Parts: sequence; structure tokens; C-alpha cells
Amino acid sequence: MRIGELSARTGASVRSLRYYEEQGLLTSTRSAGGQRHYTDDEIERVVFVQRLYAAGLSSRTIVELLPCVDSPSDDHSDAAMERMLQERDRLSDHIEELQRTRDALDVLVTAARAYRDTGRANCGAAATTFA
Amino acid sequence: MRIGELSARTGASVRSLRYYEEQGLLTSTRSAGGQRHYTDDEIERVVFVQRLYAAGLSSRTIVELLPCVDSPSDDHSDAAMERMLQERDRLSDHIEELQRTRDALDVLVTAARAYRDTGRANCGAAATTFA
DNA sequence: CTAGAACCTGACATCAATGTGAGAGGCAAG
DNA sequence: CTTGCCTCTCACATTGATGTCAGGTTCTAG
Repeated sequence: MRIGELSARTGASVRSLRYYEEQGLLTSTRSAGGQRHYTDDEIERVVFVQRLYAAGLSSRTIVELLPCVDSPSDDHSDAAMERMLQERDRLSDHIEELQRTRDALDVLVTAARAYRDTGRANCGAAATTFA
Repeated sequence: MRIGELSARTGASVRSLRYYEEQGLLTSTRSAGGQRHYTDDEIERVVFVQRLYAAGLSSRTIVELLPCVDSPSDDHSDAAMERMLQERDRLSDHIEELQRTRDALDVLVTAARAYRDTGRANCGAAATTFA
């Protein structure tokens, strides 16, 4: 398939797909005229890359992880492994912080609701529980 | 306290604190000579703001939420409320996605370990579970 | 063969938060 | 008063992923 179709199927813009290739996250074969051709496998790869992007990994980091996905037997797998564990932990920490923040928002919402319903509770005071 | 101390106590750079003020997220009184002075309450506020930043909210969004923190009785509380619920949901979705991604990394790690230990499992094949 | 859609490269623009540097002024201790 | 540190404003730079535009080429349907 050509780049437009891959774009349509993954939701990634054509621009982004070319950027991914430039960063070494995606490969393509070229037609005689120089147009990029992809196999169906690339769909999955793009989705995976996008997932990692959404998790806050940078292209550089993703590039380090992909070798393991592609060829687990390579020598650099150990480095990639290290990187993966590290990112996994970072992700865990981030998730926990987001959960705390969500809880904080919940407290605010609850306080605001109480205030609205009773006209008495102080939602501002609730904010003091976040420091 | 002056800006340097607030910076030291919150971990936010002096530059960032000025930026927060510019965005309406933080207020200060000025000395005769024009220097910013803060009360201890501002520490808490900065921490709260940073937490929201870390959760991926933009200054614009945070600005919309702060009225509720400051004065829950204001008219715009309803809009802020709406915004808060919306952000809360967005946050929940994001957390779920991060958890899925973490799980995906776990699968990769496990597969890589299995490969390393047995020299047989195919970690590349494991990657096919992420699409 | 031809028109139009899709593609190519390359370059510049964008956004948001923050870094950085210049030049000037405030403020406390000696 | 002076020295040194902190602060002020203003402005430009940075980062990373992506948008967008221009000028040219490839592919495909009719």
C-alpha cells in the first residue's frame, strides 16, 4: 500500500509517517518512481509507535526499544531491555501521579457540588489538600 | 518571600514562576522597587499548578479551573465545573491508555527474558499483540 | 495519451513551556 | 558609599512533533 492508505488506516498523518521513517521508526520499500510502499505489517508498527508516543516516549527512546521488537536476538537487546524497564518504571510513576491528580480533581468537583447544593461548603478550602 | 526563595521551595524555575504570573496562574505583590513578594500560600498554589501541568493540562485550561479553587461561589464556577469534569475524564482515559502501554512493555520484557533464558522464544512475535 | 489525484523533497511555520543573555535597578552588609 | 547578589524587563533561542506551502514527479483511470 502507499503512504496515503497507511495514513488512512492508522490515523497518522502522511507528514508524520515520513517523519517516523526519517527517525528510523518505520521502513518502506520504494517503487521505481521513488514512492513508498508498505506491507500490512507496517500498520501494526505505526500503531505501536503511536502508542509509545502517547505514553510520552521520544523518538530517540522509541528507536532504542524497537530493536528488541524486531530482532530479540541482537546484541543490543540488553541495552534495549534496560531501556524498557526504565521506561516501564517511569510510566508507572507517571500513572500514579496522574491518579493522584485525578483524585485531586475529584475532591474539587465534590466540594464544588457540595457548595452548589448547600451553598455552604468551601471549595477553596478543599484546594488546600493538594500541596 | 521573594521569587528566588519561592523557586527554591517549589522546584519551579524563576523563569517559570514569572511565566505563571504572566498566564494568570499566580499573583504577587510588588515591593516599592518592583520586586515580587509572595506569601506561603503561594507555595501550595505553585505545587498545585505544577501538578496540573504534569497531568498535561495547558495554561489556558488551568486558568479556567483556578476560579473554582479561589472562589467557589463565582458565577463562572459552572463553566469551571464543566471543564473539571471534562479534564477528569480525559485524565481517566489517558491513565487507561498508559496502563495498556505499560502492559505492552511488560509483555515485551517478559518475552525478551524468556528468549534470553531459553534462546528460543520469539520476542518479535510478542510484538504482534499490540496492534 | 492525458487529466487529476497522490506522491516526492525541502524548507519554513507553529505551539508551549522554558532557557538564556543583556542591560539596568533594588537591597542588605560592611 | 560600595560591593555583590538578587531581581527587573525584554527579547531571542530551543525542543519535538506536526502543519503547510511550493514546485516538480509518478501513477492510474478514462
